[in-house]
Amino acid sequence: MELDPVIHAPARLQIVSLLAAAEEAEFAFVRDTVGVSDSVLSKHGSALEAAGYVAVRKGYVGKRPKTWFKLTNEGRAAFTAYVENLQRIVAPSGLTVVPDRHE
Amino acid sequence: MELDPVIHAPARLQIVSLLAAAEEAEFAFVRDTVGVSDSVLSKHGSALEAAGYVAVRKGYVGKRPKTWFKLTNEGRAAFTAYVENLQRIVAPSGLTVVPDRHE
DNA sequence: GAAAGTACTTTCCGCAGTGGAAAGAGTGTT
DNA sequence: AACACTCTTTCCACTGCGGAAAGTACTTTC
Repeated sequence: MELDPVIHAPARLQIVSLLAAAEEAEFAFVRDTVGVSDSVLSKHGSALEAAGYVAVRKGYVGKRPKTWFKLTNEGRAAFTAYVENLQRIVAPSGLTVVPDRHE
Repeated sequence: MELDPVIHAPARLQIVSLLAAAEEAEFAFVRDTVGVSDSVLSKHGSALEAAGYVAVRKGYVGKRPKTWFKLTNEGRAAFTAYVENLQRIVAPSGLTVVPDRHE
């Protein structure tokens, strides 16, 4: 019941969760949403890519270079497994949460 | 939306979850369940106590010294907040860490 | 066309955290 | 006296994390 350390680091957990919710996300969007510096996101992006969890796509918007991140299938599987492990750890506590009502 | 670092460390998350599920737990039981060495549990126990999250009770069973851990109210509140934060991070992906409570 | 800006990447640096082994401490047993 | 039990503390090595600053590769502005 290991908690994958690649995902467990708080910043990466947020990055991976974000990517799990979106199809693809821009570098700047992820950086600002997660609230880290350029260098930190760049490094985590590389770490996640090296782990095979995210694909990094580089392209242009007009003449400006842009980078997009996207979860790979492997990354999605790892995230799912991670969350399942979390559930197993936390579940015995009987905790429940009130879901957000998006009204 | 910070993930309390006192709880986030994998070993301590397991310890705190375990204690959230039980009234009180013995040192040896926690050590074996979580799968850490004596020294590691001792240190995490102290860390959690220093944070005000667990109460450490010492006593005897027969003539043998025993140590029990128990979540404090503060520890329970911190754990709840931690899980809610996790849920907020993970929820957009459509996965859940703990079941929803529909009130 | 030199300087400034954009969008990252890499290097540098320091610091904190983790875990196990080993040694220690207090008490009980033989 | 020697050993066992139940932790606690010290020691040590490793890793990881994060920001700042410098670097890269263009593009835009003046």
